[in-house]
Amino acid sequence: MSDHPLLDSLNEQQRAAVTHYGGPALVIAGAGSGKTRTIVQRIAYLMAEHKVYPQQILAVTFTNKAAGELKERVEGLIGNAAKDLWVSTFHAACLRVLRTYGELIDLRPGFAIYDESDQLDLIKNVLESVPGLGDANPRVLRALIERAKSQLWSPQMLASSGEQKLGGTIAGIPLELLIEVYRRYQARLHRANAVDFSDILSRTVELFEAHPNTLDNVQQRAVFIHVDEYQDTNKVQYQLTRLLAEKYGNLMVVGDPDQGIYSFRGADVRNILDFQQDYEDANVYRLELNYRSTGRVLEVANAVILHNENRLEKELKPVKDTGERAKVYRAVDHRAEADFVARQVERLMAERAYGFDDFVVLYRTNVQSRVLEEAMRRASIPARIVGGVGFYERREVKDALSYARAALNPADDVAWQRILNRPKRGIGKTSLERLAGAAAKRGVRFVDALRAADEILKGTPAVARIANFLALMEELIESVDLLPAAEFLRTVLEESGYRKALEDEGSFEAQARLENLDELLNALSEWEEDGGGSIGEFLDEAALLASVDDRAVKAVNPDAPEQAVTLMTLHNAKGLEFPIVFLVGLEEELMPHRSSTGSLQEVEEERRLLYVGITRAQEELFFVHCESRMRFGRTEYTRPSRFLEDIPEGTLVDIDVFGRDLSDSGLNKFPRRTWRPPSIEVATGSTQITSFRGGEKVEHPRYGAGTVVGVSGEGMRAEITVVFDQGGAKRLMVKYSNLTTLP
DNA sequence: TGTCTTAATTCCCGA
DNA sequence: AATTAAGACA
Repeated sequence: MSDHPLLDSLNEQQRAAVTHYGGPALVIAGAGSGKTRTIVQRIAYLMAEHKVYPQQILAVTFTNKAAGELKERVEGLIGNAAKDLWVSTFHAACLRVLRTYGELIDLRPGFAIYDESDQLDLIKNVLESVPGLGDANPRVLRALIERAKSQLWSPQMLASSGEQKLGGTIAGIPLELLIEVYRRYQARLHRANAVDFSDILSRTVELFEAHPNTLDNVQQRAVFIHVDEYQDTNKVQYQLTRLLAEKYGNLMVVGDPDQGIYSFRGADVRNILDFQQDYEDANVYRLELNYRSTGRVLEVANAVILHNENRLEKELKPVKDTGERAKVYRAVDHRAEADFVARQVERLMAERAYGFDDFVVLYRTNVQSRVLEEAMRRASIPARIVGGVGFYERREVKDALSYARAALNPADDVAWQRILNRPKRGIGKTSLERLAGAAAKRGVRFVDALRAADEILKGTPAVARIANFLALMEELIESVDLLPAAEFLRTVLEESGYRKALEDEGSFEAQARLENLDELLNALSEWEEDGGGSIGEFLDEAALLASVDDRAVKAVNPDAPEQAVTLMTLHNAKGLEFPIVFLVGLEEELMPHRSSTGSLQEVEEERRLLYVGITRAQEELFFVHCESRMRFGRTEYTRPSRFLEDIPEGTLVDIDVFGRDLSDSGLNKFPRRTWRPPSIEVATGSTQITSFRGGEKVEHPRYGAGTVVGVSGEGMRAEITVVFDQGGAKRLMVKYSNLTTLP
């Protein structure tokens, strides 16, 4: 068994993992340790050596892109049989299950998938249609509902012990209101024959639990299961994995606790840390040899992550040569920062044989991308932004696709309301509100209210216009099943007058929208040529497209050259690698982000995010930060990120804009060790002002003594996070906290 | 109802 | 700075 040709090129640890056969296995795979390769070889080995059928193998990846690559690589090893593997994301896999068995849990054919903006529309709808529910911020409500759903908490469960479950922070929203909106939101989703993103997973769990035979069927297709990026799974994904693996127990999870960066959407590193308790007799394999990065890069990576207190000890060991030291550049402002990146790309390409696609610029927030893109354009460097406002979220694209949704699923209230007056047909806000109100009151679908419009809106001019609209929709409903996808959408744009309205407008913006619609039609045609399918299937795929997926990247920027510098967020960089990496915006308030400094856990997640960024680099690494930066149109002065202090002197070189070592030139180096725990000043009485600073000891009348670990906000809205000696961390409004400072 | 102007909000990460 | 919601008025 140990001399199979598939094993030849593997190191000892990889080989151990690859030859793991039955039972549960945990693979702790450091960045760049050949993780994907190990999964690929393992799948091939199962088939070649153990005669496992490809139809019995499931691999769950984080993005469609990763799934595609995995499948391709297995195909490269074992040929066409790989076509029968099931390689998919959690969401795509569950959607497939729901499309097959959904009717068992009351999901009718053609059910819709609601994205974030659909969710918000629905929540606003709920708030408006129920008088006296209050005017809470829909975005906050959505976030809280989302948080609950990612943990599989029903409204009922929140009602019984909500306060503890949400960790005491309900963001100024009464728990009762939250529960009521959540309940009504779920009811409306059900009536709309729709699921939101988290429902795709949680309703699959529901299906499996209520109808064990469906689980059994799926298990036959997943005798050997692999889950990649297991450190970023949430409760629902954990549960799904458990259910799927229950029967055969052949579960291999792969991940790296140091790269857990998705706790904001419910991911819980404990899933991977507790794997050995959950699955007794699990074999553990550790891949620590790093094939990706130079020694210098890894030195920085190891030094940074070492500062996290809550982690398994692990060190990346280089296989490559030492390489170049990482560089730091201090820019005057964000423009200078972007120009610096452009200069370095030019310099490195002139010095060595790099192509544009050897470079990536990583930032914490999407807004940072614009200045970078502009700088690249000025320097005539082709650049491609991955992520940001996705193609399928653009207004005109969503409008067009909403026609398809409405035709496929008459219950889809959000889609119907969206297209009712787009293009403008003289059915305004008032009519819409009266119709929606009537629908809510009668407990019927919005389309039913439309059909009863002559009664609801008696005597108004809207009645005739709605009749016309309904006639149009009848026609579209008939053709949606008859016409090919692209043909149908073209019909929509013509018959609805949507295209004409944009053409008549004639503005620059309308022109851009028309081009986007053409792009959508192109995408549809191309998809049909590739053997796509119905427009319903296209909608499914579009909904689940990750921003790094090739189709999404291409849709956003169809004429981007192949060779381009990549710009993306740190989150999107997970799993990728580039010879040259620029990490920009390394400032306090941005990295770590201002909203993630309230607790040690949050700061450590930010540090992991930086670690993910650093470990993307194969050869060279640049850290960049600014003295000032524009925010909300105002210039703010900044301080270097505290994370720069994690890196030992001597591993970094300060450079100027030309890439020259500042210590050679005798010019000033800037002080890196400038970060101090921030303080906060609060008026606690009419004249009295109290100041709190991170690290200070305080006392609370109820919770007792504790240590300040973070402050945020200012004035009346200032919040303070305190770790109490008894009872853990609490986030308090300073104004009401009655804290006193202890010596 | 629709359109134009002004005010408010956002800018954390994403399937 | 840029987008979106709200308000004034035809």
